[in-house]
Formats: sequence, structure tokens, C-alpha cells
Amino acid sequence: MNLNDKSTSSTTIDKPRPSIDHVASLANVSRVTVARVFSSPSLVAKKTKDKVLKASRMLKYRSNPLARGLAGGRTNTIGVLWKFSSNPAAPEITGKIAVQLQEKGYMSHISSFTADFDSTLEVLSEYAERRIEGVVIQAVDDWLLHKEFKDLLSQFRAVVLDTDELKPLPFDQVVRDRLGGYKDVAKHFVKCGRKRPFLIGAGGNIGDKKKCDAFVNQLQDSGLTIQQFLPVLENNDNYLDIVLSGLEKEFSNTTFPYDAIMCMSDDIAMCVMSCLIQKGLKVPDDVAVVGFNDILAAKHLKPSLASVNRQTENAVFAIERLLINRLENPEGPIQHEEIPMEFVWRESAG
Amino acid sequence: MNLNDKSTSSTTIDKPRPSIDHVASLANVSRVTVARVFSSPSLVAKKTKDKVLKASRMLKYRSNPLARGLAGGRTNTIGVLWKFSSNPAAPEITGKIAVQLQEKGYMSHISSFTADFDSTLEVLSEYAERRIEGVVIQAVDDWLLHKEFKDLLSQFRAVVLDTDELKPLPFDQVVRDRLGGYKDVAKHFVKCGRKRPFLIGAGGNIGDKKKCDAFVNQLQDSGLTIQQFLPVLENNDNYLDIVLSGLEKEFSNTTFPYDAIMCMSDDIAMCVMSCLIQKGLKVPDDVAVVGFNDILAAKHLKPSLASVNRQTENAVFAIERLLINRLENPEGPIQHEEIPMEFVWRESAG
DNA sequence: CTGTTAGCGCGTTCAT
DNA sequence: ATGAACGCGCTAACAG
Repeated sequence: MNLNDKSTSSTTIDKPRPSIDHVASLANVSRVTVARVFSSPSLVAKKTKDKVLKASRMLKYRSNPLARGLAGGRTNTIGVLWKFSSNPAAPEITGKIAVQLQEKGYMSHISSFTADFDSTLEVLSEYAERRIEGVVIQAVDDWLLHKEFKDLLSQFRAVVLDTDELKPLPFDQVVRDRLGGYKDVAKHFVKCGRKRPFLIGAGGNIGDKKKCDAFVNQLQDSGLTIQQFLPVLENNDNYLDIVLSGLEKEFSNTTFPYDAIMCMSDDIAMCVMSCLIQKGLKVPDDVAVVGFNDILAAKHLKPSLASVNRQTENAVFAIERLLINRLENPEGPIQHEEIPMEFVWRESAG
Repeated sequence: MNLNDKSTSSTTIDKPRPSIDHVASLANVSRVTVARVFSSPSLVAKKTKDKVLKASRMLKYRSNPLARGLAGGRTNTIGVLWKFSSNPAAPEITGKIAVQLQEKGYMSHISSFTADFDSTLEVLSEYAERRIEGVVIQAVDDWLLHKEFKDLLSQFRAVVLDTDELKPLPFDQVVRDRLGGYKDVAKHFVKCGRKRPFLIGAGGNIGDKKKCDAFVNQLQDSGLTIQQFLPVLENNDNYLDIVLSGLEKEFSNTTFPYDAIMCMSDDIAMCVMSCLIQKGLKVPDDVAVVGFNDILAAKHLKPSLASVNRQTENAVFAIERLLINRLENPEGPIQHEEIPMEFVWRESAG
């Protein structure tokens, strides 16, 4: 038991970074007893426990997460893996998750999916090496269905997926159906008698493809065909430039060919509205415009901007709930929580 | 040397989670030699090194960060501490930092300052327990000047501060002078002959106070006095409502009393522009409007919105550079990097 | 240049 | 209910 006796005389102004041994000697018990007080308190006599707790409080003892993890204990660490590129919403939700978990006593690692599959596997491997207890993963791509991925994930005590539709995987999931939002917009356009809808902002990835399909199919069910898409390059800071120059071209005809525009972000929608209005068109009388994200400013614009609300707050709470629940109860039944994204009607939608 | 001989027959499909000992025995050297190949390669003979590297590649060996940290080695972990509440820019910059550092082989913990001083100290203590190598801290408040805080920070191999002005602290700093942005806007208003400026969006904290002062003082230097502030509650999702209802009241006079408005965010600026235009005022002819943040959409609005660019990208790069540099060279001279926030002129500014 | 020894701080058997 | 001993995987201080 090699501890410097400095720590006993608490008058010294050192910061002895107390270890479990210090507490043990101060409480006059063995190191194991101290450890047990924190890991499985029920096995320790109340009197002993009190002694230990008092001593640890005096020394401001907190067990070391690294040592704990190395020895097979809990690390209070969570990994949050999101796709940051081409996803402006990623920082917001991952940040909120981190802050929320911090309040629960967990520390989060935030990482980004990378371009290739292998290096993303590496991230999960490193999570495992660091004895992370749980991971929260944005699961929009289909990578997760790979066996390798699944196996790596299964190592963790808790896994929560943030998906856009229920995946056939044995993990807790928060399902945020953005497609529902797109369908609702399509329905609204139909209901208002719009005849020439338009969709702006498709990227090249799978998720974007799904959105387009949902929107188009919903329109087709009502007998409307959509004429054209204005594609947007992924992960490009100039995407608004591209969108707007594309839109400009549509004005070369004598009449503007569309009467309803769905934009894949509020940013785009705002710019489109500005452009239309400046060209002498009225929103929503001539053209209806709907955005996506429901930014705070949307309701204060003129006309106020209709949008789809991602329900980020609710999603974060759901994620936290599922995660904490599984950490505390690893063997419980798998849970799914649905949080539909809501179409928010405002003036611009007509 | 207790290692299961399973690992030698690499045909088995187990994932033996190879430890340093496995590599050592396969390469026929001692465990220490293996460790040295990774920590200080220069001390190992080339021939031995190759042997070891080959063995580790075969076993897909990667040293365990937890064990490394516990034994006093490097953990490849960075802490990023920001004020998330009442700061919409926090997720973006912290996210970018994390992604950037991930590419350099570091894993980031992202945390938020909390309301009280003590629990923020706790975060730093936990960083220390987790043997984090470096911390990046948003240093707008004056907490850092407390001795306790300074002492805790000094433990880390690297500390990079993101400040709004140079702090008298022995740490690397990236100075993003937002006050310069405000001053530039004030100068611009003066230059354009505006006589009745207005400032919207002051919160209650110290940082906001400084901004206001910078703006007001700059105006006063030119003989202009600013009539009024429209305060905004911190950390409030309705702040736009409050701003706009405040603005409404100004219209009760026969003439709108201001001819130039500086808004503390682009969100506010957009709403203010919409409001003014709807009331029949012209931007910028009757009233100039400037925002803050320079969102992508700003240049596409009508009129295009003048703003102040935070230079987030550049700041992230600077932070990364200072951090990596110090990690690799802990004893080097302290560095400061200035990244002024730039006033971006556009139509709305007049 | 390489190997031996002794920890880092904690969890987990076993005994008692 | 409590303690002794060992191991988690690695680095540091020596030795050779």
C-alpha cells in the first residue's frame, strides 16, 4: 500500500488526486470495500458504507474512468456518430445530445461518418477500445445492414439508432419519418388545387432519393405529375447559388411554369421566395412555397414560411430516454419510438 | 506471459482483440519493444521495428487508449468546452472542431459550460481524470481568470482558447474580435449619413454588454447617440417574438424613429427587414439593416442582407493548428492568432 | 538498442 | 460482510 502520507494531513494545499487507496486508508477498510461501495453498494454493511462515503467526500474522491474501463467497469462514455458532411442539422442534434447526456453524468464522443465504409468501421472499433458504453447513430444510410457493422454494434451495452424508417435491426430506434413530412406537403398542394408542383434540392444520396420518391409518389396518387427536379450538389457551400441560377432559367419562358414549390431546406425556400417576389410573382397566390426545418424566423417572414418541423428536441429526448433506459437495463425489450416530422402550415403554402 | 495460444493459429474466426503481448510473442520481442515502436520509434532498430510492425499488422493490433492513458501515455483525446446555452453558433463550431480533429486521429469530448462555476470546474476535473491531452475552450466569460480554473487548465498538455479579445493567460489563443465587426457596422452607418441608429438583440451577459458598448462608443466618437436598445432574453426560443413585438411598438409614432438597425443575428435581421417592408418602409432607402453571422442565404435575399461574418471555418483551422502544434511541441512559445470578424456589405446596409 | 521490473487505478475472482 | 491476490493493457525507470 504505497501512498504518500501527505494526503493524511489535509492542511497541505496539494491536490493529491485521491485514489481509491487513499479513501481506503482514511476509512480504515480495504480498497475492495471502497470499490464495492460504488459498484455494488448492497453488499456492504451500512455502517461501513457510511464510513467510506464520508471519507470519499472528504477527499473528494471520484473513481477514475480510465481505470474503471480498463478493469471491465463502466466508463460513463457515449459515442455519437452522425453524418456531418452534407447535413447542416448534424451539429445541432449531436450537440444537444451531448449536452443532455452531460447532465446525466455521461461524457460524449462526437464523430462523423466518413466517406468510406472501412474508416467508419474504424471509428466503431475505437469506440470499443475506449470501452464506450453506448452509441447513438444516425442510421439513414444502409451501411448498418452490413454484418460487420451489426457485429461491432452488438458489443456495446446500448445502441440507439436515429432512423427515417424502422430498420430490421435488434437495436432501439427513434424513427423520425421525414417522408411523412414530404407526403403531407404533397397532399396539401393537391388539396389547394395546385397543378404544377416542383421540387428543389435533391442531393445525390440515398436519403434524398427517398424523399423525392415519397413526394412524387404521393402526387401521382392524386394524378399530378411533377415535371422536374432541380438537383443540388452535396456538401457544397454554394448550393444556394446553384439553386437560384437554376431557378432563374425557368423564367426564360413567358410564364413561370410552376405554381407550387417544395424546398428541401428553409434556406432554399427563403431565397426562392425572395426571387419569386422580386420577379413580380405573388407568394402564395401565384406560387406556393414550402421549406424544411422550420427555423425560428419562418413564422416572422412575409409571407410567413410554411415548413416541416424536424422535432429535434423531441428526438433528442427520445434518444436520451432509450439510451439511459438500456444502459440501466441492458436486457430489456427492444424499443421503438416514432416521432413524425410535422408539416407546419403558414401563409406561403397557400 | 499469459496469452491464449488461440491467437497464433490465425485461421480461427475469433476476434481475439489482440493485446501488446500477442504482438510481442509473434514478433519474438519483449512487450516493451512493441510499445516503443509506437510511442518512440526512434529508439528501436529498424530491423526490429519492421518485425514488430509486420506482426501488428497481421494481428490488426492497435494499442488500447485506456491502458495507454492509465499508464501515463497519450490518449489521443481532446476536450471541447463551449457555452451551448444562448449560443446558436456553438454546435456548429464544436462539431467542426470534432470532425477536423477526428481526421487527425483524435477523438473529442464535447461539453457545455453550465450555469454555475463549480460544475464547470467539475467538467475540467473529469477531463483531467480521463487524461485528456488538450482542451479547446470558448473563453468569452471571465471565469478563466479565476486561479482555480487556470490551475486546472495548466494540467493539460495543450490548451487553446477561443476568445473575443486577448486574455492575460499563458495559453494559446485564437482571438476572434467580434467587437471589430460591430465597430465596422457603426462606421458604415456614419459614413452613409445615417442619423438615428438602433441596436437590436442585447442579451444580459457580459459578452453582449461588450458588443453594445463597442457599437455605441464607435457611434459616439462620430457624434451620434443611439436612442434605445431592444433587449432580448437569453436562451429563449421566443426571442424573435419579443423582438418583433417590441419593434411593432415603434410604429405607433407617426414616423418610424430609426434609419439604421444593427441586429445581433441574421435571424433577427431577416424578420426585421420583413417587418419594415411590410409596413411600407424601404430597405435600405428608409432604413438600413445589418445582421450578424452571414448565413448562406443572406446574399440571396431581396434586398441582400449585409452581415458580419464570424469566420468560423478559419477559426476552426486556426484552433486545430495551434492545438496540434502544441501537442507535438508542448514547450514551444505561446501563440496567438487573430481572426477578425468581417463586415460584409450588401444592399440592405445602404 | 533491448529486456526486466514496477507501477497506473480499478474490478473480480477467490478465500476468510 | 470483508480482505488478499491477480489481471486489465500499457508506460516509465531502470538495468544490461
